Amino acid sequence: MSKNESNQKPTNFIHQIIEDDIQNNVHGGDVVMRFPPEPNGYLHIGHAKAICLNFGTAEKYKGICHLRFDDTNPEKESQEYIDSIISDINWLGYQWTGEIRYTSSYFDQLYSWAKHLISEGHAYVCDLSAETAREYRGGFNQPGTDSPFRNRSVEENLSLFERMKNGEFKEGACSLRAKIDMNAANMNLRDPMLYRILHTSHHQTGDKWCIYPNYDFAHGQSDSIEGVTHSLCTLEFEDHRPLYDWFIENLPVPSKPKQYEFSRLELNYTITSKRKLKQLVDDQVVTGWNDPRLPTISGLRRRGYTAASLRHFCDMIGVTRSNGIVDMGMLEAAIRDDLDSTVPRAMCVTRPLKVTLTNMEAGVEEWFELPAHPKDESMGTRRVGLTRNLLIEQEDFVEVKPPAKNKHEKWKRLALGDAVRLRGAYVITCNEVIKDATGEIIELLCTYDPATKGSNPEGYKPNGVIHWVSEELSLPCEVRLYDRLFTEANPDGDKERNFMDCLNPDSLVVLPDARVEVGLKDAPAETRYQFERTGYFCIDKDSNADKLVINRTVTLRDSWAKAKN
RNA sequence: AGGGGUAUAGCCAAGCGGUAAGGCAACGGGUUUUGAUCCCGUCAUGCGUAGGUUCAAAUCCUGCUACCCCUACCA
Repeated sequence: MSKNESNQKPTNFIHQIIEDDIQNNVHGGDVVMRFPPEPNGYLHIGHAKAICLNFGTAEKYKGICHLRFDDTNPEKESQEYIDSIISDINWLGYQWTGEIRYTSSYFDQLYSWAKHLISEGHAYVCDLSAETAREYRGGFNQPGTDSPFRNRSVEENLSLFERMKNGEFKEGACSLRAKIDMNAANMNLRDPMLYRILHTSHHQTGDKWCIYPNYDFAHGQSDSIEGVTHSLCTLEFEDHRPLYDWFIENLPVPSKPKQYEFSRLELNYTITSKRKLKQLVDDQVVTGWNDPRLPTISGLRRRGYTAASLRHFCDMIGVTRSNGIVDMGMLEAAIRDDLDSTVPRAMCVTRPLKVTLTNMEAGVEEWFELPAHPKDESMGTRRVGLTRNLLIEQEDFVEVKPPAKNKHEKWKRLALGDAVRLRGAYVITCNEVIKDATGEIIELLCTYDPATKGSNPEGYKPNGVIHWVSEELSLPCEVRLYDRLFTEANPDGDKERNFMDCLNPDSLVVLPDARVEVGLKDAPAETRYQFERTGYFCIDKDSNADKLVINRTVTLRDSWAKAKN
């Protein structure tokens, strides 16, 4: 689809609004977006949705998009998070316009606007404690009560606010509040807090400030300073929109941005709550923010997901205002779709079973030149070596074939007395099974048919095709099999049970004795492959000169596994 | 004295008064030296529910119901 065609029709309700605005010359026809993360954790798949929406919308309508760190709470934020967020956005393939913005760099302007509000009689310094203020606020069914400090004079408020800024009060001693309506049905309008005292140094502004604006007082005005036209956020901020607008109307701001809300992304069998993700990291349930089991951008990246697949996934799920839980299968479909056409094939035996080719001389090597991709010749070829001693997958052999009632249940692998094709090489027949004292199969004695290189055998038919490696001409590797982190589809949603109680004990299975074809030698971290018949894999950064470490991104679709169930 | 939202297939989602797109999943079939990919086909007389308006309603109106969000000096 050409860029022009993709612009033919709006893809979601936000785009409809923007197209109407452009049509009607609202905001002078400009489209200025922004992605405003708080640097208090790593970005996850839900943020990817917001990133694609904001940056993608700017691209689509030839507008611009800022990156702004919404850093008004120094107690929970850090430079580490800032760095990770920058890296994740770049990796996803987006570039913000101009410098990185920080809400904290608007603190002077915000402070002066707070004084403006006070001067207009729209804000006051309140000495109520947080707890008392909560009581005064009332409830959903009770009106609030005016603070006893609500009618302080402008002069007194100005003086008190300056003293707050100068550090004359302890944390919690007082706060600046907007004077709106303690009877408002919308709780956000019951004289919301604007500034609190926090004797905490800030990762960007150091010790310059001991009062910090909160989200509501900072966000819309920051949007306005940057000339943001369409300020997108998630549904839970919908009730804040009247407040957002109230500040824009009551302050001499340079532009009038509009807030629009869309629904958060929820994915089943995982969590997308920064607080809970942080708990998994802090409690060492996972190895870090980039653990491949986490739905963080860095975790998905380490798992083997591509940026393109994440962007495609975001296109697939759309943008609406209805709450839903997207099936993890959609994410998997997105990565399979990408990797199938872009990634070279290789063979890896994850749980090896020894096979001896009795009619092949020891010490002889035969090399096969196999295509890197079955449909894309431009990807070239790879060399795979065959010797007398082979390794095949344990689950690719049975002594006696299981009965098959239909073609889906047919055994298409090796069996005693049967033949099977070694992928890209010869057809072999299993003549004898060797077991140890416990009865476990430890070796297969087979013969290969020299006439079957590149052509079908005469007089008999192999069951199917299996993958293999030579024992000598292969590399040792550790394969890490990942599965869903939780056993429940909605670990977050059950109020009775804690999400920590439904962790999947098999979310990581380590296979230490896998072998992979020699072509993977020295492959750098993040190199991706399809291991034929097995799945998509990715070299992990834990690899070293002696041993590759390989993460399974996702299995291949497996109709055999389905037929068995 | 409550306020704000959302309901279209198992999941996501188009639709904007003219007779239910698409994707994921599932299920059949074809191709295949990957049980993959690819290709073909099936999958809502129905749009939370009950009424109403209309020649015509998922779309407009009214009443119900279910679910989500809101009473942080977090964002």
